[in-house]
Order: sequence, then structure tokens, then C-alpha cells
Amino acid sequence: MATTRTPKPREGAQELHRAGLKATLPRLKILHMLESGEHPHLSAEEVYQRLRNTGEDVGLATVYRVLTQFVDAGLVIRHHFEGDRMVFEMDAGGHHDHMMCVKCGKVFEFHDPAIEERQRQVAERAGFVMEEHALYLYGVCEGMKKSGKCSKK
Amino acid sequence: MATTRTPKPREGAQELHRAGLKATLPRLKILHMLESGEHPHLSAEEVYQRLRNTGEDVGLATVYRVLTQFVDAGLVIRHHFEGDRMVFEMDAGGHHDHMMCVKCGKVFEFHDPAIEERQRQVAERAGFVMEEHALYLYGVCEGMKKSGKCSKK
DNA sequence: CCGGTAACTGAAAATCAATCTCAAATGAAA
DNA sequence: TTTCATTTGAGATTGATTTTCAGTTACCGG
Repeated sequence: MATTRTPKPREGAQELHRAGLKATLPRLKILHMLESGEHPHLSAEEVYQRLRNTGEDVGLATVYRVLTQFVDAGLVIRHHFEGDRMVFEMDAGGHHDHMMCVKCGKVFEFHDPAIEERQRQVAERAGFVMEEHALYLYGVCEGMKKSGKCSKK
Repeated sequence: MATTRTPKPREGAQELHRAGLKATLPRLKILHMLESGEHPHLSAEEVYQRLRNTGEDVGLATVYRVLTQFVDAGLVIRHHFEGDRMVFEMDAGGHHDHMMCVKCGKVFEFHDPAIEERQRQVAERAGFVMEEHALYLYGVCEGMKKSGKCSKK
């Protein structure tokens, strides 16, 4: 009766196994954090800090390793914002590009089929087989335009 | 009469002064290298190496400093290719985006007014004041598709 | 043409993000 | 459980870029 095994998040385990990864604690924790959607875009450092703040004991190296594995497994997408450290985000399927506020770091997402199509055409015209693209817009978000302070970040 | 490149770049001095910078040897050398257009996209390391190969005696730190000053002065544009080191290019005025071969590193330039316009619209719709954007396409260039070897890089 | 002075430079040290190393810990399968 | 390959954490390492600082150099005034 007292089969009280650790009452842990068995949910994510499936996902990890499907990806060919053992369902270890660090991996489950990180997967959870990204899936929660509370902070869709996180750097390795940020993931690390948040885990620590929650009292978890994971190494920074592990965070980097795991995030890279998630990217390789197609679970997560990695972004390289201008000059910034890299940030990670769950791959929810629907492709989208990003717009970042240079004042507060807030990130907006958007998708524009017309732009996508033009990109394809441009690549083709140049004799390229396009594999991927990175489109980032930088500017000042509504909140920062006036108030000078932004809710996010 | 030979209107070719001035062997001793006294020309650049004007440009530097206009930018509020003293016309020092390292700066003139670097400006010249970028202006020559022989290699439109160069990393700090590459600029440094090329200078050394020409027998010039400049420090790597100086190359980095000068390039950053040029960027701040609006003379040069800095790019951050996916995960790569940053590369610099003269700001010739006409804006353009880049397409890079993931096999050989060759860089193509292109400009698509339609894409630019859509970007502006997207930003506006999101309440952003767009300041800049970065659009990079990655793929396999014509040369690499077949031969497996590319003239460039 | 000749200083004086602030700007500039090179070399070495410092930073910073990201990766690697390796012994210890852990997951999963028998 | 027992085993064994995988995974982890801490710290060392790398590689790019930045900073520090003492020694130059460019440029303005005389």
C-alpha cells in the first residue's frame, strides 16, 4: 500500500522519452519551466537562476547541456537576439518571428506569411536552398514610449 | 592618369575628422581595408590578421576599439550572424539584408522593398517604433549544392 | 617648426558566455 | 537489488570581446 513513490511530474517524462532522453530531474524541471509559458523566452542563465531561486540544485553546465539537447530534439527553439546571449523557447509548432523592445527587453511575437513568401523567393532567385532564417525587429514598445517604464522584464 | 587607389590613404583623414576622430594610422588602415570593398564583410579577427599579414603593427584591442568607434560614428555597420562572431561592413548607405551559405560561409546581399514595408506595418500594428531590424537567411549556395566546394572563404 | 595635452595605442589582464572534463550520482532495465 | 551506461555538478577551459594602464601620437597654439 505504502507504494508512495516520489510524487513527481510524470507528465514530462513521456515527452523526454519520445525524444530519446532519460527522464532525469534536471531535465523535467527545465522542461516544466519552459512549458509553463510564464516566461516564454529565457536565457540559460535565467533558467539557472530561476531554478536556484526555487531551491533546486542544478548546475549551470547542466542547464546549457539540457537546453542544447532539447533544441537538438526539436522540443525547443534557440534564438540569437542581436548581440545578446541566446534565449530559448518551447517549440509550439507555429513558426513566428520576434520583435524586441530595446528599452525594456520585452519580446513580442508575430507571423507574416507575406514576408515568409518573399524570403523564399529571394533565396530561390539567388540560387540558395534556404534552410532557415532569422528575422528580428528592434524598437521601442508602446509602454516605454511614454511611461518610460515597462511592466515586463 | 592613374585615378587608382591612393597608396597612402590621406583621403580617409577627412572622413575620420568629420566623425570626430583623430586620423591615426590604425584607424586609417582599418578604414581603408573596409572601404576597399575587396572583402566587404570582415570580423575583428580577420581585420587584425590581414593587417598583420601586411606587416602592420596594430593590436587586436585597437581593432576592436576602432571598429566599435566606426559603428558609433555611423561609418560602419555591425552584423551578428547566427551564433557567429560579429562581422563589420562599410555603411554604403543603401540598406540591404544578408543571406549566408551554411556550408561555405559565403555571404550574399539582397534588398526587398516589399519585405521592408511589411516589417514596418507589423511593427506599427504592434505599437512599436521600429529602430532597426535584422534579417538573415541561411541556406546552401549554388556552388555548394553540387561541387561541395565553394570559391569563397 | 616646437611643445603641451588630451586622445590614442599595444600588450596583458580581466570578463563573460558557453563548453568541456571527470569523478560521483542516478535512471532504467534485468 | 545489482548493474552499467547515462547524466550530473563543480570547476577548469575556451574563445571572443573589453578593460586597464603605461607609453605614444596627433593636433592645436605659439
